[in-house]
Amino acid sequence: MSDRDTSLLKKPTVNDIARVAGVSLATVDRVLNMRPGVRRVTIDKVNDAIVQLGYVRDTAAANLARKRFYRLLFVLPETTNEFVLALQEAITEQSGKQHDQRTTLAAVSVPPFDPQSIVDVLDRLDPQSTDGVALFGPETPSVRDAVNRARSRGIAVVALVSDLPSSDRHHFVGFDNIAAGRTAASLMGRFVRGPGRILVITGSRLARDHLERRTGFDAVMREEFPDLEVVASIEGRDDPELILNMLPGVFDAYPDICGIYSSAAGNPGLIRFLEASGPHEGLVVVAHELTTASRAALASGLFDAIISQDTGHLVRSAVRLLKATADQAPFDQTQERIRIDIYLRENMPAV
Amino acid sequence: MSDRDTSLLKKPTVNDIARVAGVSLATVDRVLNMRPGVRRVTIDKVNDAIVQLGYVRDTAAANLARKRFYRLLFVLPETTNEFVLALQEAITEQSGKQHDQRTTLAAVSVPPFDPQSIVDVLDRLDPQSTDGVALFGPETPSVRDAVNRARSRGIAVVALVSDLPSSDRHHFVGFDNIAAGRTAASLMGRFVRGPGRILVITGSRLARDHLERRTGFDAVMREEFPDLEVVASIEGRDDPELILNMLPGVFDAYPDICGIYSSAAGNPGLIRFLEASGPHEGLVVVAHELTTASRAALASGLFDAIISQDTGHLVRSAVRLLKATADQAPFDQTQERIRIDIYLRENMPAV
DNA sequence: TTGAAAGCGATACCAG
DNA sequence: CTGGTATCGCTTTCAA
Repeated sequence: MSDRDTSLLKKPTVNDIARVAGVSLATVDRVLNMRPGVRRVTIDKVNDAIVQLGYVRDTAAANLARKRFYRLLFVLPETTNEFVLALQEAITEQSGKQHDQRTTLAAVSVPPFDPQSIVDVLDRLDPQSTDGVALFGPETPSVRDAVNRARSRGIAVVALVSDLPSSDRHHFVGFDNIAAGRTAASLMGRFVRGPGRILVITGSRLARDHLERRTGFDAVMREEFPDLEVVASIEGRDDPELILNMLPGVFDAYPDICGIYSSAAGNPGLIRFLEASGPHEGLVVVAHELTTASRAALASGLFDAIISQDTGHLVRSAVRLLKATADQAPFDQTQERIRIDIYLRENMPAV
Repeated sequence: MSDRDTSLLKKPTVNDIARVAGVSLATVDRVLNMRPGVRRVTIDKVNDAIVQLGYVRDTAAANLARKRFYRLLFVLPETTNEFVLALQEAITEQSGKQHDQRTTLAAVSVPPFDPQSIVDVLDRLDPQSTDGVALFGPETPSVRDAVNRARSRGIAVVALVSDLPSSDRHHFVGFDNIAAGRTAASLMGRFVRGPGRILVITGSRLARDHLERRTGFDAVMREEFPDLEVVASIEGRDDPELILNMLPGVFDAYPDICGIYSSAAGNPGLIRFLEASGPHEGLVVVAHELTTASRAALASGLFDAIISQDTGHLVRSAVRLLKATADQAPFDQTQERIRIDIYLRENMPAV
């Protein structure tokens, strides 16, 4: 039996710093929070004491004294697709649970694929009333600029689901969509029996996440499963009706389709088509996001696998990241990494 | 653009309760913490005020005043297998990060498959110095009793990785091992081409988690892939050397093995065997737990899939659960559900 | 430029 | 049984 050391139990406080540095509490606080009006020498004295004692601030006590409330905003596309709805639900759910952690969550919806309205929202944001924003939207130069403006006003911003790599010092809450596409291809290639064509249903050409999934998918299909031909994809715009209407034509043109990769939203359209067009022996379907509809399809065997990102995790992670950024505090890298979840019927979580 | 309401920003405090109920702070505290020495009528007055105001206690402030420190202990089997090592690392890592959350983590190792030493550890635990215990160990009547004794002394206990369903009011931090076995079988059945036999490597007959995986695996193989015969499993006791020594005999006896399900630890032994015995065209290997060794095997193509539970998540979840239990506070069900992670080469997380 | 003192929300000790 | 009050670690006026 081996005990592991748990290091020093008593943590140094601001009082200890004040004593060691020979200054008052107020001065320690000024240095700690980088407030002006302290002489260089005094600053140094305090900082020395801080490192010497190995001080780390008690955020809880600080927030108590400060009566701090984190006011966070989620900006989502105004669509009714399953994934965004699930995200909204997760936000609502967390909203309740976060309230006693001095955190309030709000959400606004903006017209999809409309950079200007995102810019408008961001530019209207007041640092007095908003501490951080999680943004799920397209990557355009104007959005990037608005993000940077918001940041320079002191508002923390993270990209949600779809990355905004062009903005500086950014955090991204979501998974690697190229890898997600590669994962889908790997499952597709291994599940499919015999020859045939693979159909890809994408969302929009404007959505970076959709493009990346497609890129990853195509790469693996080409490299590892050259016998399977990927036919030109259809652009479903996340719209079930549109998808439902397009599919019959595609199946007429390519009767030998043996696999479908539904890489965006709009799965209910695909499901209705599959149900209506009778049993498809040997057809492998890989889709994205675990929702009520896709879960049922997986359970019934209509879908074979689902690539998913946990919406609860996305929201909690965005919240933690925004709070940490607002406080300029560090965060747990590994905890914030969003996994590329693979669900088969067998490991699908209950509810 | 639609704003969502974020409910009342100002939370009621103990002072509000005292004012509304017409009593002192001290009395409010007595009622809140169910301390004795308060008249029935007074209790009711206070409770009325509490519900009327919709009061929820500020845990941070309470912990500050109380100078509370959560002292948590992890009890792990004293083995050197990869998974337990990864768990230990995760504990050490969290230990550092939890320190500023008024939480210290310690770990003890006990001889594996030895219920008595677990009982000894549990019985020696002093509620004065330990608030909660996360226990990874075999399920036996004596362990269950010791767990219940610890609980009645006021120590919170959760089962880790392997469930202890026979104890009362228990929490389990880990995934459904039957479902994990089913998931492995589903992947195996779909990945394998052509006929042949499937070999299962188990750990110990005493470990509930191992048994459950085996049960789930066999069920799905029988139901859905009756063409594939599962040959009698070998019991590797999580020991790489033992596994390495047993495998040649098994392959001699069954030259047509086309799939291996490594359901416990000891993967390095399997890996060495596979590397030494030359390329195995078409052999599908599904193993458990993402570790340095298994990750490399997945990357090189030696393994085809890995079923895993996130050790970081396990530890964080155990910590949150133990703290909540110690405080008799509620917790976020969905956040504490441990997923059955499936990793292919394509979605394996970096590092 | 610096310090003293009053709180933040909750707990706990000591009187009465 | 009940109330007053110091305290926890930190922030924030208000003076000096």
